Amino acid sequence: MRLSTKGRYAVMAMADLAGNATDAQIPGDPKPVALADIAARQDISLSYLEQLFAKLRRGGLVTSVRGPGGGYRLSRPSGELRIADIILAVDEPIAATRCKTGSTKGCTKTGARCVTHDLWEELGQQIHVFLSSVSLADVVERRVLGRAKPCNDLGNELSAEMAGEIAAAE
Amino acid sequence: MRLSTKGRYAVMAMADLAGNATDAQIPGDPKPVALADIAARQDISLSYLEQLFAKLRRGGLVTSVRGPGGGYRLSRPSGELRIADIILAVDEPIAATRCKTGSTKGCTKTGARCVTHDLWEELGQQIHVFLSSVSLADVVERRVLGRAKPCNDLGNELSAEMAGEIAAAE
DNA sequence: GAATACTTGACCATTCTACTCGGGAACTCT
DNA sequence: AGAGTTCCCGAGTAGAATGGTCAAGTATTC
Repeated sequence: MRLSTKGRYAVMAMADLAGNATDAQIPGDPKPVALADIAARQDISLSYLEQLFAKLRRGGLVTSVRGPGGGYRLSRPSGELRIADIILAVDEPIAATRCKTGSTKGCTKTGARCVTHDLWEELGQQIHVFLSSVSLADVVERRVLGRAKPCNDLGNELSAEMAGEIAAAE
Repeated sequence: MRLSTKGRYAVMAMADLAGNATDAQIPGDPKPVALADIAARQDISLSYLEQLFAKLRRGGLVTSVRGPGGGYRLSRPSGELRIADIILAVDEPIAATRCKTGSTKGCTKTGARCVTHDLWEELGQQIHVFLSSVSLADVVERRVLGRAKPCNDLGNELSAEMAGEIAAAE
């Protein structure tokens, strides 16, 4: 999973859309949100937003309405839209520097799987699981803080001293 | 926390160093590993490795020995070196596109904290906690797989159906 | 003192980001 | 009908970051 500012902008815009929709639950919601409004509120260039929303629309996350009074609407209620989906829609999955994505293709020149392969694979999983556990509604309602937990049910060598360091870091 | 290929290369090199050291536990270990060897094994350019190890040395993760037979040595046993430390040493913490890093400085033009601020903060924490729970020894001994767990002890709206989707994804 | 190996700094090609621009197509009003 | 509003799409682009190379050192050992 790629993590760039493009993805961040997309989530910002989607959060804005979710927060400023009159009521996304009703299918015949009469008021889509115009990109120009989002651009003004979030201070993102309109043309750039258009690019992002083109991808979001292709990804089935939003629907569009053209003409005066038109704009964008969430395809589903915000509680059902996961952050991971938004980021995957706009950030095409990068080939993670050797280690061909996904499969167990060789990453060293000898064709073997490199030592760190599992680590990046696992980190990607970790990020994906986290971002899949957060919905757009969670972000809008600011119910995100405090979710990061060590959660090592299998043997971790995190001593008490080290855990303290982590808490103090940054 | 930044996640670039630079960090990946650094972890690869450190794993190589840990795996090819005669015995890093003994203080007076007579055989440091030369960068040229690591470069050959990992297929990374020597000059690039030099840059990485300069930062790793400044970060106190490795010690260097000059002259013939010289090279680099882990500063501590590999079980005590966390992956997070390696990445932090080589990848200077980026300013996360508005949202000034760390503090609660305003990220919108009005100076308020943006809606998505908490999300990125929390994601950063999640990544940091994960990478801090993995030691260099874990990577070398390939004891990494299966650590990514949903771990949502507080209310998550992940339905059974969605959890299935996640498992199937990618 | 010669060989080895780390140290430093300048430099460079390529890629990515975050846009802009220009035109077009659908739609709704008057 | 036509004018204005909005989405749609493709090409282009300045600037920064990535991932390196190259050259000239300095320290250490044999």
